Amino acid sequence: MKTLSIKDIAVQANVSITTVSFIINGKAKEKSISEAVIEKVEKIIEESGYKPNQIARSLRTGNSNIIGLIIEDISNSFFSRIARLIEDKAYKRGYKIIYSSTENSVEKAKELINMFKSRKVDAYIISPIKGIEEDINMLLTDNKPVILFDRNLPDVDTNYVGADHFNASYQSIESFIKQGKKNIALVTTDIDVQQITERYEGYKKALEDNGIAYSDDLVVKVHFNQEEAETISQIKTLLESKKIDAVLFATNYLAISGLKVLKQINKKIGDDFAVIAYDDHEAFELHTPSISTVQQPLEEIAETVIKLILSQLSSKTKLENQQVIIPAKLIIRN
Amino acid sequence: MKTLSIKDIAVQANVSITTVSFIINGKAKEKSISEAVIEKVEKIIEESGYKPNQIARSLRTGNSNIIGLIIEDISNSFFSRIARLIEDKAYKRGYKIIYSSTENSVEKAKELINMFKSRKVDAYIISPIKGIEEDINMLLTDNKPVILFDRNLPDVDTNYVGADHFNASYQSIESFIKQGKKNIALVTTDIDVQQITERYEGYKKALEDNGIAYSDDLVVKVHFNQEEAETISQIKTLLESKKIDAVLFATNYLAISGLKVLKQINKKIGDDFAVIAYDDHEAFELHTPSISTVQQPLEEIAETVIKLILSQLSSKTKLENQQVIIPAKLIIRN
DNA sequence: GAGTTAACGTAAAACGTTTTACTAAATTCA
DNA sequence: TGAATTTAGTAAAACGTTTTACGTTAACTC
Repeated sequence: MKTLSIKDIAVQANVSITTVSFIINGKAKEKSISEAVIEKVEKIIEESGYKPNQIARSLRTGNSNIIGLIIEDISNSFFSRIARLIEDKAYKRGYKIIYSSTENSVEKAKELINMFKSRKVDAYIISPIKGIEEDINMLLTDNKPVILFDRNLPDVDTNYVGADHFNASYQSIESFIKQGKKNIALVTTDIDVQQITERYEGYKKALEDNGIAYSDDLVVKVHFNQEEAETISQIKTLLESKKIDAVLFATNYLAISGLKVLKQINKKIGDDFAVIAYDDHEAFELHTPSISTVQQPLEEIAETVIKLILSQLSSKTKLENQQVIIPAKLIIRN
Repeated sequence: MKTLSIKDIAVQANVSITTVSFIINGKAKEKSISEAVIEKVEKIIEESGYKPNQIARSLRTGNSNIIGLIIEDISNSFFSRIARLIEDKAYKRGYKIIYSSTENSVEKAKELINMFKSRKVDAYIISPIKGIEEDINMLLTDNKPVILFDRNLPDVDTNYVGADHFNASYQSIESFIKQGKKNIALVTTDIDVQQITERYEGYKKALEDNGIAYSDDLVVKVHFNQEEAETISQIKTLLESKKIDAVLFATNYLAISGLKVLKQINKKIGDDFAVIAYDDHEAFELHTPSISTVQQPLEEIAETVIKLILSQLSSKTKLENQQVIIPAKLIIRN
């Protein structure tokens, strides 16, 4: 069964292809097509189930109603939840999302950008990594809207939406200090992205402002792509060897590894040992005792990202770039 | 900066568009293009960074090197993990994935199929819901490869890959019985999809085979799209009112709600109360005590799905449909 | 040295739309 | 009434590829 084309509709309705096209695209009035013809054509379209070929459409118009979403890893719950929200909101506005994961590989990220480019996606939502600045700048000179989220790139002049990582981290540490903690550790990763460094800076600043000396010994930076076993052993070394009374985990998967360590070495969270995890996770509320956490405002981030995209897509002129920093929320559980 | 087209390359190389196209598509030898020309053209392509317009390509060839993935909800960790695996494997074979979530809505599922159709995706991977049988059958008459996974549709004659839900459920219940449990509850959902009914059937059969009477009182079917609060209250009613010594949760999110209930009512998992959750989740290993679980073979499912797709895409003739059932693994933790 | 074949390549149609520029008839205007 | 305008619609180019069918030469065969 050959799929229908606009031509088939035109022939059946005994009008020109142009007329059908105008009707499909809601330009019938403006192009003064008579009510009678409009109805006839619409009826035929309805009955035949004709759907325009989007590929042909894209080729002609140069756009696709598709937004490309590039994230680190869809199986990470932070990203999958935000992807779902973005997808949802975009969908309601008539846009579809194509997503792909970079796995923190510069090459894969570049390839993805190229793929999206040759598919003529209308706009890009990217949680970026260092090393793709040039590629992003090319998109910008192409006049494609680009929204970075979660992480910013200093050398790229575009829109950014993210949580206030510095303050969230700062407040977490302050809350430890208010509880009387003195030996506060940080477990973070060595990927060189802004949101991670901000969390680190917040940690340092909070210590400093409260007159506690910073010590390299209390900070573990696990290597990004390593096996979990390795991460666990690093964290174990930290927790076993030092007289630590509080730990901030800079990502949720680090916290999960950390909790596994605590279980192994049978160290209990309680009055003399506190934990906060960055990025919430279902496991944290359920844990006994419940784990305090920094919740990123997923809903607001998704909403802001989509709003920025849409305003750019609908505006003829280049809009001013925006940097939207949304406060994160420290949830103290116990 | 206008993006380059094949024509620009042809002009620069002083050859015809056809020649450039042959070279790009590796048909140069076959079409007897001289080595000198090949080299010249390739050099120009390399230096200019020219990338073929995939849209034009798709329009002409009718395919896209894109596989459509339709799942229930990307933010559910079962789906996001499998999506990641499928994406990965497809990517290595030169295919891209477009995914979208149906949220268990028949309309949205139909819309997605239509969208994918008008984007000319080469093949479909679908975790289906009842009500889209016809739409899928249309794809099949269009000769598009369709692989169902996780859930099967009895009225659709195509490929299916999934875990052995019946046996997994059966074994779970048997393991309870071996531990001496007598009052075994099942918490499941009311969506009418095969894998859920199979889990239910496995539960019933295991009881029967072991001479335990089935009782409707011990089965809770929560309504699919309801608020979690409602689910929690239903489960609470079950666990508080009955003398239950074991529970099988038919999905991981039900188990998570269940664990919240246990925490609330302060019921402990231990010698006289056992729990098994279907589909693993990070929270389960971490939980105190750890939660036993039925692990679906994600890796094998993803691999099988991709293999089936690729063999269909590369075969000229219609292949025999395959139903691949992969055993799930019961992980007893404590 | 005429006929074949191989080597090297190209022109042009086709994919299914959108959109620009146009026409013919009907209506309005002064 | 004749010119101007409006109404109702269309022909054809363009988007960037792939692919079919077709040229030229030059070399080979006998």
